[in-house]
Amino acid sequence: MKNLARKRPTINDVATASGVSRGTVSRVLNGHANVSLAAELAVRRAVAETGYVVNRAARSLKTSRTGSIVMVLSEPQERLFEDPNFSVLLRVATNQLAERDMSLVLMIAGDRGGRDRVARYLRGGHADGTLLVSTHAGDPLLEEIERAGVPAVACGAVLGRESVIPYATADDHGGAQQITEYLVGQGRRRIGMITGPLDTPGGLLRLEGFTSVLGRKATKRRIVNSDYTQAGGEAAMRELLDSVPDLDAVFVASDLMAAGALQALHAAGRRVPDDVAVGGFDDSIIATATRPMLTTVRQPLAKVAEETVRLLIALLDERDVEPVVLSTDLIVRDST
Amino acid sequence: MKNLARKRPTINDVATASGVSRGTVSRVLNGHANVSLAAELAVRRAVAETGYVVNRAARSLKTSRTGSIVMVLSEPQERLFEDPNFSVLLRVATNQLAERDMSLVLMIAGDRGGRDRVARYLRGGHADGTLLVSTHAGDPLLEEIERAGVPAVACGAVLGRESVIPYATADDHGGAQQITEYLVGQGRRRIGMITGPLDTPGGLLRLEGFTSVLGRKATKRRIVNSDYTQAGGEAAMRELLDSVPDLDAVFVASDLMAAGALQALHAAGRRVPDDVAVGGFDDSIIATATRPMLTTVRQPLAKVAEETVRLLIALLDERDVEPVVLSTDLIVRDST
DNA sequence: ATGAAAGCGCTAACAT
DNA sequence: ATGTTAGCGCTTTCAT
Repeated sequence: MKNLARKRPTINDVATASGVSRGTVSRVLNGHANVSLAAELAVRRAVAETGYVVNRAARSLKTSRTGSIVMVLSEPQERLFEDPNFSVLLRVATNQLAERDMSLVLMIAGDRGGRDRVARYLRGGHADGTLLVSTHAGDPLLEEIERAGVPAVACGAVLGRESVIPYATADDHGGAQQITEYLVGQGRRRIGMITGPLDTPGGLLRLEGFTSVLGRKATKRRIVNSDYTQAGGEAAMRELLDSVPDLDAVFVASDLMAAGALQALHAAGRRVPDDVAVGGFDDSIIATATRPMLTTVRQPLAKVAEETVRLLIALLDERDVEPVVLSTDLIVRDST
Repeated sequence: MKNLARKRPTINDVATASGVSRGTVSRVLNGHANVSLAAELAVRRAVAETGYVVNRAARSLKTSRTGSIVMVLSEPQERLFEDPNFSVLLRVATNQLAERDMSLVLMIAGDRGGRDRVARYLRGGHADGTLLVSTHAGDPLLEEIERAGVPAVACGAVLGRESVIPYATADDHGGAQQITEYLVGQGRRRIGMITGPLDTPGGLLRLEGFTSVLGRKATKRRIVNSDYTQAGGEAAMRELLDSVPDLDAVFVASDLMAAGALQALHAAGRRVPDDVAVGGFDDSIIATATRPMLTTVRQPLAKVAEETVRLLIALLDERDVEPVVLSTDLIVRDST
């Protein structure tokens, strides 16, 4: 009874065990037509008995399909990972792909080295598709991906490439309008905004949504750009209070930054929402950890991730795809 | 000039271009000895010129090594993904592996189906190693992994398997002692605790650290088990206030639960830290989003992840490994 | 130090 | 409907 760790069964073992040829086993495994019921049954039984699992390397060598897709993060690392939303993408994408028996490889292309690795990986044909997360318009990675000829979709639009790279996204513009209108409706008159980086869709589109509601009342002085971090939000809030002391509301483009803004307001002795109303964006886990809890815009992130994967799979199947924009919900809590 | 998307160069192309045989190219690529300088140079140049990238599937077919490792999440999905700490693991592990030109595949084994998929994946030989995250002692997955014969390490100890599965972890016990001693040193006398699930190391060991400091003063009434969620922390805090109304401090086993506890205390009209001091654990992104900001125990998570990967690589190289326990830091903020 | 050649496990084209 | 076979790109043994 030695040699317990016996060799992995191959398709040949299954063929022998089921009394048919390798070819037929393969046909059964891949769901091809033209297989008799008897053969199919025999094969299925043999697979179960032998504990056969397909060798993907061999399959891939033959078909040049890998069964895995890469999620590429092109964010300067920390920022994205600080973002609690990111986990949702990861979870949903993993599960969606798993259902199709595909696997998710994670790669970080934050710097030159990372980008090169991704490029080499793709050019090596190690993945069937690419799922871009928070990729910027000018990112050199985009060219590499194009050159590699691997289908790509983006979770959130890639600014400037909307017509080239299919994407699914929450309606940033609409969501920003929603909460801005709400603030106006509450009687707020001097409303400021803290934006994300303007080379990201969330940075740009939320700002545009904001200004589309306020028109000329959205003045430059009332708008401060920041960077999606809590510290950035805090600094931006201080700046805003400085330049617009009579501010009575602020729309902050992410919950994390809004948490920073709350700290700054508290430090400045402003009461929220009495003196200043604060609106966030994301409805992330942060939103209920602050005091007061944040009124915010909920992104249907799980759905966004789901749709992104759906797009990618459609692309792999060579079906036509259209961008998907999903609407957001206003979640009213205590900060407004 | 048609056919732009020309075929990927293979090792044969490199051989032709450099005027040596396939075998020699392979030897150069894999850093074997017995290669003349001239040959090496010629091959390197040909690789650069042709843009050759190794076909992993072919290599894997031959060597039965895959160059990828799986990170298996065996948490009932949401809980872990809610945890901002998790992102750190992912980032560090991805980068560490990338340096060795290995890639990280993410799999979720939260339910039966997920476990089966992981098992099949491993039995199929699709990964060289396994990186376990938040795996419980009784998890049937453990057997599957053992059966698959794939090396495994854990990020955080697997309770009950400490001697079988190598791990790297923060010093949960010591960290809990640190903050408990601190609370005592601040003159707090009636200290309660909200724990994580007791089948997790963080749940159990932090509780043990707590009781090791308080001795018999750590009574059952003052200890409430919870589940690492914010809502859970809030409920636990209410319970605690109910049964121990004169509580003057509470150690909460995670920042996220502590955020919930703060809400409950606020709702109950207790001032923090004046009436009740609150200590957290993790120093996650939540810790500075709350008001007051949390005094907490910082886990060197990046380091933990790094060490976990190091252990796994050592294991793959068939070197001996020892568990790694990394010490924590007390971060004093405003909640105590 | 290098070349030649076998073969890893699979799929798909071809033959029947 | 099924069997036979070539070959995907690589590593490695065996010769030399």
